[in-house]
Amino acid sequence: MLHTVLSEAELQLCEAFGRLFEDGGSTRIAGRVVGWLMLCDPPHQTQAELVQGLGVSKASVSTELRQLELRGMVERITLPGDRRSYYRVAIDAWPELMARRLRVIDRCVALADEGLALLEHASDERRARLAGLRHGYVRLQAVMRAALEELRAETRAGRPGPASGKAGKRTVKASKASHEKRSKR
Amino acid sequence: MLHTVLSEAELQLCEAFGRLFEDGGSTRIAGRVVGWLMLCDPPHQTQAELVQGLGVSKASVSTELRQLELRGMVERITLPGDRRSYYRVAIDAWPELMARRLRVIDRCVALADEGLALLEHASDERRARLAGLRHGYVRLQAVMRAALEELRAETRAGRPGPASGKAGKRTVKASKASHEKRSKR
DNA sequence: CGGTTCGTTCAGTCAATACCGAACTAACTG
DNA sequence: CAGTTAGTTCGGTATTGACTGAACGAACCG
Repeated sequence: MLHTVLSEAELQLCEAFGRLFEDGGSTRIAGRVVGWLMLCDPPHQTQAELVQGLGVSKASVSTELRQLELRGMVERITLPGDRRSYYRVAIDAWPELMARRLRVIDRCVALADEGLALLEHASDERRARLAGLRHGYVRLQAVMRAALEELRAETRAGRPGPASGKAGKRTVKASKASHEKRSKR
Repeated sequence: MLHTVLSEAELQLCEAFGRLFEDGGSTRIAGRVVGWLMLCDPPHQTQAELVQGLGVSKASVSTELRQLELRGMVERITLPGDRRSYYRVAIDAWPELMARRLRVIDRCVALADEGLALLEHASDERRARLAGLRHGYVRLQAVMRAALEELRAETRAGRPGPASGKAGKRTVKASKASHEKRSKR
């Protein structure tokens, strides 16, 4: 056995991830990669394994992985004595993910504010429309900030790690399995 | 004065709405329409006014308005003795909007559940990844449900309306201004 | 009944971009 | 050094879908 193989059903789940990501404004392949990294065993995979397993091009995997790492959803790890990089779903992705969502909401609030500034001397009725919009977004902003704090606290608690905040790289157990030669092709 | 005209700055705000909607997976024109309806005076506008004001095609305005009405962001009203329909930003859009966001989150939770079902007999480590994903989404789901309830309560409170829940159509004050003949083209 | 206005629908155009193959760089191995 | 492997980048292709013009339908007006 040379590399992770997912069952038909698991691959279908990857596709579901793909569609979800697509709908969310990302790319299908990014979603498939995340899906794969959610299910695979071991949890860390090489680019080549993703290429093989998902049947997509090297180029796409490379690009999307970088994108995902940028967004904090995937992290790159290395193993001693291995030239390749391995990728796995980020352990502490949630706070970052939530923060990103929040930033969009912030933008909405800012937009409403800008509008209210423009209508400074306009009728109450006109201002009321924007004020209502703003109100809803502020509400959303508030609850999401709360959720973000909860998640941050949880992550800190669940991950005693070194004193330094970012909970440095954790040890990767040997897992020689994914460490083999592939002479074929 | 034949119809609403927005200032340069206000039009720029419409564009900002357009970009926001675009980024959010909707269309630029939908955003521009919402922006216009947020700022215009009177708050209700005909399709023709939107076409004129935004400089986009009749076809697009028709399509996007229907889309926006579908999503509950815009409502169509009619005036006595006027053949045209008027559109305005929906008064009670927020609960619906929030509910829609929630549905996306639900889908994510469902996806994680599906994965967990597939990995029923897999190692704890493999299940943990999906469980973590699920956990975050459930958290988000919870706070958003709370926010939704708050908003629902507010809307009910702020809008005494008829006993029937949905707070029926409210009176539209005469506003003859937007009611004139336009002989010109 | 023509003629005008309001609105929808559809087919076509155009721009954006997801994806890929191939060329390339860089690091390692013998 | 030549040869293999890992990964990035770039140019091209093909798909998608936003937007439009024009044709159409439907309701009103004389």
